[in-house]
Amino acid sequence: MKRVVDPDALLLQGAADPTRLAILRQLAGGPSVCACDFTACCEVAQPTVSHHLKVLRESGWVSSERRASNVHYRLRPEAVERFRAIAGELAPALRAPVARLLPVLEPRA
Amino acid sequence: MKRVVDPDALLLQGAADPTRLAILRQLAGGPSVCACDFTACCEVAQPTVSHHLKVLRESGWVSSERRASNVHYRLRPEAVERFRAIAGELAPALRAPVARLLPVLEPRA
DNA sequence: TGACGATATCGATATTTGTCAATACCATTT
DNA sequence: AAATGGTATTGACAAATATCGATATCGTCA
Repeated sequence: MKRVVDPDALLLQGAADPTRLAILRQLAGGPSVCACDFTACCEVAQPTVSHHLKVLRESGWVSSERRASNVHYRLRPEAVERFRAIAGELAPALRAPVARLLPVLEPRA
Repeated sequence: MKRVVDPDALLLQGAADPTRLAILRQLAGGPSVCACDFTACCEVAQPTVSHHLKVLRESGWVSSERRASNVHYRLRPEAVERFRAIAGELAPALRAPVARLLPVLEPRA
């Protein structure tokens, strides 16, 4: 694959895998999740989970923190916010009704 | 890579490439774009653009239509909407303030 | 300090992916 | 019908990716 330089594409690539998406969803369920709980949710071996967590870390999706002998992961709000921003950029057609409701925002468009 | 079965992961995978993301953004700029205009925006050869358009078609992002001798592509609103829904699922913490501002939208949430 | 549970890294492998040249296909025009 | 311009497909190849077993690292506890 082509070396991803666009940071937005890197972010999307981080979420573009069924295992990683499942991890992200589990992370969205609470403030933080122990790494040991991901092995249960996904049908992959422990090294594979660890690998995906690394990918998520390097693409900016999660941050990790040691707590006792376990490592807890949490979603980075900036990543989620950026993700939503991308979604917003791709939805001009869906934004149109809003523009009709708030014409003052685009006086000469 | 593991065969993607999760349709959401497939959708994200469709957007997780710098060239395809650029194509999607260009599509968001207007109602439809001629395939011949993508070759200019991205630094890739014509067959590569065609390949990416096929990936976007198969992942549900775009629909195509022949108009005269050209093929015009347009964003599928369902895809954009699904994308935003995924973003919403991943942002429970960011949804909270909105819920506070518009309590009438979620009376019993 | 040694054993143990949890997590990360290494090494190897099969599969997927992005890319392009060559070529085929399709609609229009001459 | 032949030529032309735009688009898709084929075939091939290098690079990236997902996966796992084995092993290393790290914190904790006896």
